[in-house]
Amino acid sequence: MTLAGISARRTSIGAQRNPASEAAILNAAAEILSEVGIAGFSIDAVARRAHAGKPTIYRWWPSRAALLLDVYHHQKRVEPVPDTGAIETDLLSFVSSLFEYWRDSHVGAIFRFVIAEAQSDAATAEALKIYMTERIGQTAELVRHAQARGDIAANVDPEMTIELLAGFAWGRLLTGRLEMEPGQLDRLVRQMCNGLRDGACGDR
Amino acid sequence: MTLAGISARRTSIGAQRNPASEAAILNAAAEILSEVGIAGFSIDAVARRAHAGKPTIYRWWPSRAALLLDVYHHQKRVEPVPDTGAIETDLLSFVSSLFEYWRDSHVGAIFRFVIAEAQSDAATAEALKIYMTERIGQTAELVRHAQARGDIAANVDPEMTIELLAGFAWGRLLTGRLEMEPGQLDRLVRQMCNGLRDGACGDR
Amino acid sequence: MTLAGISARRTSIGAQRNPASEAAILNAAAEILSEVGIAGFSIDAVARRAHAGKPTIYRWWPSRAALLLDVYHHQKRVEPVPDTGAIETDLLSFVSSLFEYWRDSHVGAIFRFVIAEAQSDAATAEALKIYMTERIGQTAELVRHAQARGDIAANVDPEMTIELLAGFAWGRLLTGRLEMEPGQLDRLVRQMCNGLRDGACGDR
Amino acid sequence: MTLAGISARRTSIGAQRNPASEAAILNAAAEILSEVGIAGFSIDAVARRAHAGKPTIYRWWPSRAALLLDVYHHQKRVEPVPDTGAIETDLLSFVSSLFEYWRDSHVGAIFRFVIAEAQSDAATAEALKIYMTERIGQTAELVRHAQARGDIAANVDPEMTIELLAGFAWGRLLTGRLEMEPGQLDRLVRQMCNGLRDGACGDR
DNA sequence: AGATAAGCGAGACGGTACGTCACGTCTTCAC
DNA sequence: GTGAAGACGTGACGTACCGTCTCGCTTATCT
Repeated sequence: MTLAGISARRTSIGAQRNPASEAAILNAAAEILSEVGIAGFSIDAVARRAHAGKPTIYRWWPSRAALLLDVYHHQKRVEPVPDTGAIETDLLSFVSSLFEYWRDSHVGAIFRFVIAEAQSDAATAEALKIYMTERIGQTAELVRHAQARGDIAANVDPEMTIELLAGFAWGRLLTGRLEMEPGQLDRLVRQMCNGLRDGACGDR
Repeated sequence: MTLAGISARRTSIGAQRNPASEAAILNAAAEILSEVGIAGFSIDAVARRAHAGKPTIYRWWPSRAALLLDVYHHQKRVEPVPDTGAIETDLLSFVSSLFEYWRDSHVGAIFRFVIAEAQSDAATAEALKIYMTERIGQTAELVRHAQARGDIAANVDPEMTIELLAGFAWGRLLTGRLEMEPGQLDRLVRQMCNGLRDGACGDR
Repeated sequence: MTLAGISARRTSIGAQRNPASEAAILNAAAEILSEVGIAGFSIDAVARRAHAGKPTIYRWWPSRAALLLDVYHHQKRVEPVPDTGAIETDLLSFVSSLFEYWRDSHVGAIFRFVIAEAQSDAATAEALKIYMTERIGQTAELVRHAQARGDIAANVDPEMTIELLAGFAWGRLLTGRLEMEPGQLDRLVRQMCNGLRDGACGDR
Repeated sequence: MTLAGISARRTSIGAQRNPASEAAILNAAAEILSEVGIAGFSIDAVARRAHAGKPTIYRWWPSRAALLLDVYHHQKRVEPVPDTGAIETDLLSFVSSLFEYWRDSHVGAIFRFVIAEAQSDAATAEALKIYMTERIGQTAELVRHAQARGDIAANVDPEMTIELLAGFAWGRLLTGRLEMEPGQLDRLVRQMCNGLRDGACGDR
């Protein structure tokens, strides 16, 4: 079902941004991304589908990448930092809900396109860098809690720990390998916690 | 210095691929990538710079992505799997030489573009997936050696271990954060080996 | 003198056809035809010379042939049907002014190209057919006037009479033989009027 | 049925022109013209269909136009100059057999393309001019015979008379109007013979 | 209340790149 | 040396989008 192509003609509501137009544009953009992918995501296509003028789009989003990022931000849900009381389950909860989220919503696909766009568009690159840093900083809280509990060593770098796990997830997203055998993520997380030498990492 | 725009006119050398043209095209493509980036990387631009015809390019490379991948393959150096006798130094050698390589050559930039292209082009996606799987499989040998030595636990998953590290590197590459403080990679690798709980990971 | 390459940048004047662009394109097309001929007449060349975008040309002229016909229509002058009171002088006036017009303007050359194009392009063929039928119908008025005056027989077919003369002119145009000795056209017309048997056709 | 694409590989028969290749090329060219028309008539297409190398074609025919003319010459039949004893029936025989010939064989279509090609190719133009002059000169013999018989006036220009009729035929060929009502050609010829003033031209 | 200002849709504009086709030339290799 | 084969550089084809523009309009806000 499409909400973008509302037949009623939208027009100016005075010297201010028309929320109906904004919504129509974001809807159209999201629909195109989920139906056709990034290849069909052009300003022309969005304007056509949203029954919007191209200048209206360029007025509010300076570039294709800006619109893409905005679509991403409207779609994404803020994932709460897990706090189960144990570092293993916290990390597992984080990474498995990330996989599940990317797999089951369109957000994973959009995020791929944002990453791709960031490789050639400086503004997107900057936005992505900031977003990623923030997100890692938030999630690293999980590690700091564990350190505060005395659960893990104090000299562990919380950000690096999260980034290791997040990087793994990015790699899987970008190569289309989000499907994993059950228990695989679990083993990976326990391996991270216990280290490679600890024989206890694989059995329970 | 440009090698692509050799003034001598290249022509057919019979019913066979002209290596001079192939070289000129790959050179031109690599130059454009390093000078302008992926945004300026068009078949038209490559043909212009290489003094080659567009049909010549399309004859041998079916798409922009195929040419991009070929440029990447011609540029990259085959990194030997390190074998220092200790898992920490092997892993560190692997990841730090990867960072250094990406940082100091144009290959990192090209690889970014390949990853970006793979997000919208199915053929590139498939090629990237295969490449990554192979590369991880090769490097995982390092982990298997350590297991054979009895250095690390037998139930450690070699591929996952490498993928964890490689994913971290991808994340850094894709967000333009290849510069790292000295010792940071070292600490990360020791943390992986010893686990989060082991207080020995941060000091030496 | 070239009018096509006006340096001032033309741009959109709203959601409507820009007459300046149209004029520049038609000028450029006519110039190319008269300077280089049909061989150099490409949409690319016209766009280049007119400083216009190719899509602008294709927006208004669906094909090379359509543009060609439009150039022809803009160049040609509407020849009034002669009415001197005598059939001989009327016919002579018609055919000699046709020869003169084709010889002294670029229109003859353009018309040759239109005819050539019509042999392989259906749209041009249809347009040419319609144009020729109309033009013959108009000029045939000359014959009908003579019939009304009782100057010539009532059972003469006006259209066929004009078509006979026009076909002769086409043949000369298409074989580059528009130059004729003085009096030759005159003799031809009198021969048509008086018939082959009448000895009076050749002397005066 | 195609004769052009003979599967047996033709090869050199020494330092001389291979007649099998020549025939295959002419066949292929004629087939393409009759099946697709001039638009699909390219050296590439002919070479493909004839299983011939492009250089083989260029070796023997310097241009597309030359090949076209050669095809035409191989296809056309030499029409004998009619001699029925009366100028009306001679002229009618000439023009009606011309119409019939163009209508019922592929030669009319090929001739259209030759005329079209002659508008942009100088060599074809020259060849066409010579051919037309010769052909008209031959056919004018018909008029000279009538003059020798005392059938028509001595000051009638034989070539112009034929050219008038031939030009009419060209016009019909080039505008795709070879179909005529019965009796129409007959009336036209009688009108030419008797002149416009003679009321006897239309009835018999 | 009327003027002003800005947003709206629409779509044309000059461009650039796309991927394909044909051009006419060239070289190789089999015969 | 002729033949098929096919690659070569060139350049036109017709299409899609780019980002900018002007248009005619609608409506809120400010005199």
